[in-house]
Order: sequence, then structure tokens, then C-alpha cells
Amino acid sequence: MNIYDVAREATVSIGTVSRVLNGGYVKQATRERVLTAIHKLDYVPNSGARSLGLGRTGVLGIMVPFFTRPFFIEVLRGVEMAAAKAGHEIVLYNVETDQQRDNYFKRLPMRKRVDGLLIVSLRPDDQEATRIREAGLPVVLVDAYHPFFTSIVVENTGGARMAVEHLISLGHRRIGFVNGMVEGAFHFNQADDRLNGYREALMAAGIDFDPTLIYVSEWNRAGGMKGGDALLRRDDPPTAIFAASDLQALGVLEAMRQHERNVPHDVSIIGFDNIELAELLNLTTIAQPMCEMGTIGVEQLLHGKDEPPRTIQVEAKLVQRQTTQRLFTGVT
Amino acid sequence: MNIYDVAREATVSIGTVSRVLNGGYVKQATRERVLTAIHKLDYVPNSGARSLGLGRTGVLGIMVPFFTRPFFIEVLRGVEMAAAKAGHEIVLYNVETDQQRDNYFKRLPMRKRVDGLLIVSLRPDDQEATRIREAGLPVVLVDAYHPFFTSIVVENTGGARMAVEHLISLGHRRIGFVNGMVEGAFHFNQADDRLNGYREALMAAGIDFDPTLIYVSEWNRAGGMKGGDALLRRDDPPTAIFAASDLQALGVLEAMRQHERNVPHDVSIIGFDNIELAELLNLTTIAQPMCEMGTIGVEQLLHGKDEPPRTIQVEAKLVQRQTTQRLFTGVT
DNA sequence: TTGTACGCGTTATCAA
DNA sequence: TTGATAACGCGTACAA
Repeated sequence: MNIYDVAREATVSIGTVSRVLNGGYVKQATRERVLTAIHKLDYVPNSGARSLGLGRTGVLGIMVPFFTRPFFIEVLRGVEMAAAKAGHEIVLYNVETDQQRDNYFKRLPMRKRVDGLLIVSLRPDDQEATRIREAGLPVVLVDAYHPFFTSIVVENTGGARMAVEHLISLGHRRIGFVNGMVEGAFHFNQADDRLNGYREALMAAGIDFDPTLIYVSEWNRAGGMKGGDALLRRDDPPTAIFAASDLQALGVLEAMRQHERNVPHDVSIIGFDNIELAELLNLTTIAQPMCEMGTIGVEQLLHGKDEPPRTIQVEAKLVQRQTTQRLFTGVT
Repeated sequence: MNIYDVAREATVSIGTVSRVLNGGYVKQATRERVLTAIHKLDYVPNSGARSLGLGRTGVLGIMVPFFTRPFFIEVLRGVEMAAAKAGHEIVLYNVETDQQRDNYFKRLPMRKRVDGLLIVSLRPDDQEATRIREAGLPVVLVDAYHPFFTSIVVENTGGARMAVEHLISLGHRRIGFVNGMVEGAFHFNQADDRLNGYREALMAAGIDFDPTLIYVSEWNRAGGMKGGDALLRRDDPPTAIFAASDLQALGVLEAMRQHERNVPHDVSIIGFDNIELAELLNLTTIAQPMCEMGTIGVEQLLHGKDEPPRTIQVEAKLVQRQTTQRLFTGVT
């Protein structure tokens, strides 16, 4: 069932069929004959052949680590919405190992299977970035940064500072920090920025920076649990804990439960991201517009083609819920 | 940068390059020359052209409604794992409206953009199924059933019966049921099966079936809340509630909180699915192997090509946690 | 307004 | 073991 069959059925040439399909000038009567033939034969253009001729595929690639984590799902949601609206399909490149990451960075951009590539939370090194740029494939980074590409990032430093300032404003001075770690060789750099925010807030309040109050864990619940546990085993446990992601904050909450500390009475907890679960569990957190970041990313991919790369910073917002409260000093 | 460039660089014909790439017989020395040329030119085969010649794309389509819901995410996880292992990419067709659903059912199978289509929780009607079958595209259904295609389903009736039997075994006799509804024209049919399981369990225990104890809601938290709320407003509220999905069960839990009923002391709650959240919130539930269903689906798609369609029923299992307990009768 | 013929980058077939 | 060439199905100049 190809374009020749339709042409024969409608007794026209394939050129005419193509024009009917792609909106060229065709006499009304001819158009109708072709349309009837198409309908009768149940003809649908072969998209592979189409992209070969056209030089584009109508497909956007999205490269994302651990896509089942809530943060990435939210970004994906935004991506899907924007792509669907623009009539593009999306193919998912999930990254769980260094090997996958390297493989994708090396091959994906030159295969021309996609019209654009959205990379989430993964940072190409300079050599990879150079190769990608030379391949000419539009690339946009979300939650990651590289000078060669348009990047959408939340104000990581500012957001972290906001979180810690919130805790300080509640009277806390011994504030633990469960930060995220580099998983594999993925080159996340959010962790550094958030650490800077943490330090800035302390410094501004005249609180000494104590590196032993920092625990670096994986960006998931198990990691958060380990962090919360470690911080509570100290002789002088912190009265508040800032976790670099909501998932880690959930782990911290679990650790608190195991240590039989009441949140927020004994310990205040604040997370980062504002995933759906945070609302469900009443977790105070720093919200970043995850879905929107995905949407913006796709729009940049589609419409920001030839503009020079730029960094789009989106706002973080404090969402106060019920896991943080004024430090109980024992005084009335 | 195409195969001709490589051929020229290595002073061979494109046929030889192709053979090096696809594993034909090539003299070692020639092979190395070609490989060097490939490396030097950073050549990567154009996958569009490749699929045109090959007649296949190496891509699997997955059509799924509301893909951000935990159940679908879990299925997707299984799909992604299996597809990656088999060296296939996946393109995501998210369905949120009837229109999208119809569009995809009509066009997707004949465009030959994918080598196989996995359809999750969506049921084609007979006409659609016929067209798809005629298009010759391998299709597998997950969490849905149609006689034309291999289908992977959990024992919906058995699972629901298990849930209600569990409640009955705890002494409950007035058992509410928050079932799921047909959203749009998506033709879910899980709801009917689960209703049957509910009735069977009651009947087996000699309990009268009371249709007013059933509330039909959307398959999400908001729906569950409405259901829980409605059931609690009765003069004789149920002592236990079975929700057709964990998401709805979460809504029911929220409703209980609003009505200031203690779970499980005042009311026992059981869900269905066993999403990650269920563990986090200690929800008793009926587990279905969501991830595995995705994996099996892909395997069937890839290896079950010419075998006749069959229905693969996977097991449901009771996972007892802390939202169900023996009915408190007031007697010691 | 319509038809012809070429190009897109591969794979596969067949002859050498 | 290698090279030449015909598909694959479409878009699109260009000619008619």
C-alpha cells in the first residue's frame, strides 16, 4: 500500500497524490478522487520514507536518567505535552548506567533519528559537546548546563539558600544537609550549586559552616534514609535537615520515624523539587517548575534553532507545609 | 557523512562497508580499513534510510493513557527494560483524550514507524482491531483484552475477590467498594471484572450484595476521595472499603482523615496495584506485577510474532500492611 | 494544474 | 571476497 497504489487507483501521478497530502495546488475534483482512493485503500504514508526524503523525522528524543523518578516524570509530562501540541512524537532514551550514557552521547546525535534532543539532568563533557554541536542536531539541556547549548535550570543556589534561610528564620542554627551525589559519571552539578546556597545562607546568618553536618547520598529515598540516620546518630544531632531532593527528604522522614523523633516538633525537614508526594505527605519544600521546564525545553528545541545558546533560569519557590516549625527552645 | 564517503575513504564499495557494519564476510585487512575510515569520519548510519531498506525500524511504540500515573509508570519501566535489552527504542504515545485515542488507533498501525505496538489499558473496538490486524503490525495488549491480540492481564476478578475475602476474614460484613469508571471512551473493562470479584466474595460468604455500597469514580486520588466521602456520609457507613486502585485508596484514606476516622481502627482500607506509594503509606493492597507485565508484553511483541494470539494471565497477590485490621466489635 | 524523474542513505541480490 | 545496482517509499524540482 504505497503512494503508487493510490496514484493508480485515482488515475493520477504520485506527484499529485503527494500534493494532496502535503497541501499543494490541486484541482478540487482531482483532490477528491485522490482522497477517495486514499480512503478506499486505507493508505497511510510510510513515515520512514517520508523522513528520508524530508530530512526530518517529526520525532524528538529525550534522554533522561532513571526516568521513573518523580522529578523526571514531571519533566517528561511537560515534554510530552509540548511535543504533542507541536505534532511531534517523543522517543525515550533512559539512562541507568555510565555505559548507556556514553553510548547515547556518542551515537544519538549523528544518527538523525530525531529532529532534536532534550537532555535532562545529564551534562556532556566538552569533547562530547563539541561532537554534538558539529553533528548539527539541536540540543537543549534541562536541569543541566553547558555553554554550547540552551539550558533550562532552576536557581539551584538561590533555592537552596531559600530553604536554609527558612530554617534559620524558624530559629534553627544546627542545620544538617543531605546533599545528592554524583551517580555514576553522570556529571550532575546541581549538588555543588545547592551546597553553595546552603553555605551562603549560613554565612549570611553568621552561623559557622560545619562540614560534618553534611551527608552526601544518592538522589533517592534509600539515600535520604542513610543521611537522616547518620545525622541523628551524632552527639549533637541537627534540629533541622535540608534534603537536596524531596525523595531524599522522604528517606529522612523515614529515618526520623525509626529514631522516634517527631517531625516537625523535634526536627524540621525541608526538601527540594515539590513532587506530588510532597503535597501528599505535607512536606515543606522548595518548588521548581518541573513540568514547565520540560515544556520550555521543547519549545526551545523547536523554535530556538538558530538563536545562540542561552541559559534560562526558572524560579524556585518556598512551599511551606507541615514538616518545618519554629525551633522548640523549652522556654515559654 | 554517508556510506559513500566511508567507501571512498577506505577505497572499497558501499557494499563492503555495509557488510562490515552488518556482519558479512569481509577480509580482515579490508574490514580494518573500513573500520578506520568509519572512525576517522565519525560515521554513523542514518537510521531512517536503514529502516527504509530493512523494512523495520528498531522502534517499539507504546500507547498508554495518562502515563504519569504510577501504575503506567511501572508498566513503562518494564517495557523500557525489556526494549533496551533487546536493542529497541521506544516511542511514547500518551493518550489523554478520546480524540487522541481514536487518532492513534486509526493511524499508528499503518504508518510503519514502529515494529510493534504495545497498548496499555486501552481496548480497541472490533472494527479498530480488524484494521490493525489487517495492517499486519504486531500488537500486544497489556491490562486490556481483545481476542485478536495477545493480551497480558492480571486476574482482575480473582484479585478483587481476594481483597474482599481478606476483609471478610477480618470480620467485616458491610464492605464499601470504590470502583473505577470508564474515562472517556477508553473502554477499560477492568472495572467490570473487579466488580464481579467483589460480588463473588460477598456471595461466597453469604453477604447480601448492596449496590448502594458501590461508588464509581475516576481512577485517581480525587475520585477516591469523593468515593470515601460519599460512603462515610451514609447512615450506616461501611466498616471496610475496597478501592479498585491504590490511587483511589489514597483518596479514600484522605477522606477518612477528613472525617476523622482512624484507619484501620474505625475503617479498614484495601487497594489494588501495589504501587510504590502503597508501601510508603503502609496500604494493604492486591499486588499485580506491573513491571513484569510490561516486560512480558515486549517479549511477546518481539518473539511471539506468528504464534496465535493468547491471553496471559498473571497472578495477583494479597500484600497485607497496616490499613486493614480485624473489625472491632466492642466485645472482649 | 499535472506528470516525470531524481535524490535521500541504506540493504540485499547477483554477478564477477 | 568484492563491486555494481536494484529496490525501499516518499518529496520535489522541473518540465509539460
